[in-house]
Formats: sequence, structure tokens, C-alpha cells
Amino acid sequence: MTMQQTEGAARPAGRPRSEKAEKAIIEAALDILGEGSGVSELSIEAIAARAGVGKTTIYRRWSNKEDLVVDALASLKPPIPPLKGASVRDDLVTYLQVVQSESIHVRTRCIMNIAMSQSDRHPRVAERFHEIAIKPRQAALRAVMERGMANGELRADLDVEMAMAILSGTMMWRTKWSSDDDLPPDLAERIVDEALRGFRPR
Amino acid sequence: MTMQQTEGAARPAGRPRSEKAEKAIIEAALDILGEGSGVSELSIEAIAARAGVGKTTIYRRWSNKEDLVVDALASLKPPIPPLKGASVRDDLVTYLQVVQSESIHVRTRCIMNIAMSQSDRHPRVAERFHEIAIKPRQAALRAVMERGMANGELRADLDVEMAMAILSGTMMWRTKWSSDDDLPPDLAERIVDEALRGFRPR
DNA sequence: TCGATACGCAACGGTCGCGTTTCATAATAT
DNA sequence: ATATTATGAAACGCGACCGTTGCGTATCGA
Repeated sequence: MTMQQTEGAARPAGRPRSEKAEKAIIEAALDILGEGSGVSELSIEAIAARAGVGKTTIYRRWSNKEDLVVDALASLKPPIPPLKGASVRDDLVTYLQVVQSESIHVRTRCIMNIAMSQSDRHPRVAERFHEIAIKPRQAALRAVMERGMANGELRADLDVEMAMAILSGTMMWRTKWSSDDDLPPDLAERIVDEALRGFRPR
Repeated sequence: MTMQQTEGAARPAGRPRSEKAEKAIIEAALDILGEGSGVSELSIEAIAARAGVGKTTIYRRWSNKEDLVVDALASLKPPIPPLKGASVRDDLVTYLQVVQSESIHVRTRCIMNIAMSQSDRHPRVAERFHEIAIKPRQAALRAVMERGMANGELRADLDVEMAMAILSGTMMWRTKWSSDDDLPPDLAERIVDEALRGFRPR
């Protein structure tokens, strides 16, 4: 067998699909979603136009919008902040600061909105988002908490699930219902300090 | 002047507008929103059809969709739970239980979603919702907290804004990301007890 | 070179909702 | 009675997208 085959699957004959087009499509989709469109308002034609691509090229890859959006969300790399500070408090502050700074970017904000509000109508999309964006962060957060419980910075009987919900939920609540600029500049620290008051031993 | 006039404004000649139709329209709009449609997916035709009403009847009263939705939201009466329990803890638990029970109803849930996610695209709608549904609740909650600070159940230097965000945000976070049935049955109590640990004096 | 496949583009017929108009009918004031 | 306004129904022309098809061109393997 003389055929050299770098990959396992046999390359099909003909012109290969353009990877560039694929990127452009996904980027365009995220871009439009980031402007506040819901999933159902997101039109294939708009994506094609913005990506500089024919509709055919889209339909050849995804049979429906949801699949496209799912893949688009999957392409988002979760920027996990490195959490190896001196103390639990430092790590938590760092974490919440990252969360807050992300919530200011319109694009992040809109995509977050989509995930939160369209979980009923587009469960697969919401599930994917949860997998991509929420879970890894929660895992990092959980690691911090458990480290704290191990070294005595936090109560040994702390309900970690609850503690994480307090931190994330409080930040979300405040960033949701306040305009970005009338939030206290030290919001993250204040949340952490207030929460830690109940998390510390005794 | 023989004209009897119950109201100040002179009743215009001709057939009066049907109050029943108006109610039906608003109810239909809320109904559709409660099924998960966003504001932009909400179509006048669908509202008219469900309300059993001609489109004319809608356009005669509202010149655009947003106005209609704003009025529809305004018609929602905020069911303020009476909070005059024996203790701050009791009141907070009652409050959060109400919040949770509401978050289970699909309709409430969807309308909440709309308010939260479409604040960029439909600011007037979001603002109205905040006025109708959030503010009164927050006021009731604030009253409880201040009562607690006055009688010593809570720290005198408690950051009330932060404390309220902790309670509401935590409940929202947990009800958002969990399916309704794998939440602990005593969720409200657990949130309150965890939070109060940091709210109590010393 | 040749067959196969992908590309961007334009056009297709079809659906949906828009906001407006027309119509016959109903409800009210004088 | 008559004038006036509202009502539900239907139809209008318009534009946005749908998902598909055909076109000429580009890019691959054989």
C-alpha cells in the first residue's frame, strides 16, 4: 500500500472544506449573539453575510441552528484564572474580580444571558454552555474552598455547594441589577469579606 | 349642566372601548411570554389570535409592542408576602420560600428571564419589571433586615445592600442552575442559616 | 487531464409577521 | 333615528428568512 495517510480516516476526494470559512462562520455567530440577539433571532442569512460566506457552506456543515450554536459555544475557551494565591481570601477575590470583569464585556454578558434565559427553549445550548463556561469555573472555585477547609481557613463542616452559590450568586445579582458604574470598585473584596465572615471556623 | 359625569374627562361619543378585550390582550401577551418567547418573538398576530381579537383592536391602543409589554408587566400584581414573623430568621425563610415557589411556575420563570436577559435590548421593559417585581420585594426584605439591626438580631454595621444580594442572589443562582427537583427541600432555610452566620452580631 | 467536492453568489418558491385598509356589525350619546 | 366610535374578520403589499437549487469557479486526488 503506497498511499500515505497521515490521518486514520480516508480523505474523501475533491476539494476539502475550508477551515477558514468554518472559523469565520462560528465567529460571526458568536459576534451576532454578542450583540444581544437570542438564538431564535439569529438568522442563517445574517451569519452568512457577516462571515462572507454562502448559505450553502453553512448548511453543508450544520443541519440546524442549534447545532451551530452548540459548536460555537464549544469553541469558547474558558479563561480559567490561576488560583494559587497566598490565602483563600486572595483566591476568592481574584476569582470574583475575573467574573466581574467578564460581566462588563458586552459579548460575554449577552452570551451569558442566552445561556441563562433560553435553557427552557434551547436546552442543548444551555447545557453546553454550562459544560463549557460554568463547570470548569465551579471546579476551580471548589478546589479553593476545599483547600481552605483542609488547612483550617474555612470551617470543616462548610456546605461547599452553598458557599459557592453564595459567592457566584451574589456577584451575579449585583452585576445584573446595577448599572456597571455604580457598583463599588471593591465589590469583589466586599462580597468575599462578607461571605467569609460566615465561612470561617467558629 | 345636566350631563352627569362620573369621571373628570368627557366621555367621547360612540361605542366605548371594550375593557374585556383589553384584559384579554394583556392576558394573552403574558401567556405567550410565559411560554418562553422573548419580546421580539412575541408577535401581534399571535396575541390577537389568542385573545380572540382583531389586530385593529390592539393597534388602536398600543402603537408598538414594547408599550404593550410594559403595560402587561404593569398589570402583574406583586404578591408581597407578609413578613411579620417572630424573628428575622423566620421572615427571611418565608421570603425565600416564596421566591423559590414562584421560580417553579413556568410563567413567572419565563417573565423573570425576559426581564433579566433583555435589559439591553428592551430597557424600558426591564426597567418596568424592576419597578413592579423587584423593588417592592427588595423593600420588604430591607424592612426585615433593618428591623433585625434595630433589635440586635443582626450586626449593627451590616451592609444591608450586600446582605440582600447574598440572599436573593444565592437563591437565584441555585434555582437557575439546578433542575427544580434536585434542590434540597429545605433550601430556603439552609440559605438563611448559612447567610445569618455572618450577619449576626460578633 | 479528469472526476469529485467545496466555494461564493444569486435566484427560487414558501412562510410569517408587519402595519394598514376595508367591511359589515355592535354599542353608545344626542 | 342618527351620528359616532369600536369590534372582529379578512385582505392588502411589503420585507425578512427559510431551505434548496443552479451556476461558474476553485481546489483537491488519481
